[in-house]
Amino acid sequence: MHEDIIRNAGLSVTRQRLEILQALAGLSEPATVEDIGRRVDNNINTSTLYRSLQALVAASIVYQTDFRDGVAYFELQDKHHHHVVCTNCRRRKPVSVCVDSKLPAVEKETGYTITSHVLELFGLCDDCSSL
Amino acid sequence: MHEDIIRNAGLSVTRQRLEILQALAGLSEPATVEDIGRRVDNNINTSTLYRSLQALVAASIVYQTDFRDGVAYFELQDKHHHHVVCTNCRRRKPVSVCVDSKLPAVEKETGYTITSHVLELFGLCDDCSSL
DNA sequence: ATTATATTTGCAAAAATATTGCAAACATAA
DNA sequence: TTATGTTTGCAATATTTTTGCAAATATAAT
Repeated sequence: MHEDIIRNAGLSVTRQRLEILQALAGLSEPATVEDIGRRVDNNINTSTLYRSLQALVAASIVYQTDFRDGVAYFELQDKHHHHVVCTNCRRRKPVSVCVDSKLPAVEKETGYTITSHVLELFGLCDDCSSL
Repeated sequence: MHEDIIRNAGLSVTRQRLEILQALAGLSEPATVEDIGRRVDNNINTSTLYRSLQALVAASIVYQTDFRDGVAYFELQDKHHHHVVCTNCRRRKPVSVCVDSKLPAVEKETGYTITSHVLELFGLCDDCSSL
């Protein structure tokens, strides 16, 4: 349950954090802070959204990604997946690649304990490449 | 030469674009728009920096990445590489992983022509994980 | 339960980052 | 050289994110 997930990360369990996780659980694609604010049951202040998401990302509960459009996107870490993004029409498609299998080697190489990653691919979709 | 690279992408060759590429060529790590503005020989307006970088990224001459800190980072596509970023102290280390070998399969799977990607890993460095 | 302590929230303000319209300057092609 | 299209600088503005602080809430201790 979300409550346990938050608690186990050493964070306080608040209405706001629960609602953020619930909103993300209802989505199958990454959402912006604005999206999340709109989908949450009761209002949550923007500062709180930013601060909570930051804490949840730091705790590896929420996954944060970037589509090169100047806004941060968020998704539940559990459901996270990657995309190809058309640099012309901006349409996205989920892809099955991931880098998880390579992480143990990188941990050895660097001494870091890796908890998350960002991976997105960019190019032209079939429609836009034929223009 | 940078001039040819710009021309071959179908873009006009301007002092500003040349200077941006030259500034990036002198670096071995991704730089922010602000960094680039500071390192350029003659002044370049901020709008121009943003617009030029956008064009150069679209042309796959410049690589754009994201360290989850709310700023875009840029590097020459040729020199681009990935990192592990410590979520505690923010120290970065280059890593040798890449996803290039997986791209042909993704192109087949999605119909997209992939020209670029973002890949960064996050976790705790050895210092911060022992706290 | 109650209280003490620590953490989180909302607010308002502001900082930081990025975008826009438009005329002048510049680059390219004829 | 000239005509055409592209890019730049400027000033204004929009968007995204962060901050300090008091009140509210959550957790831990009694």
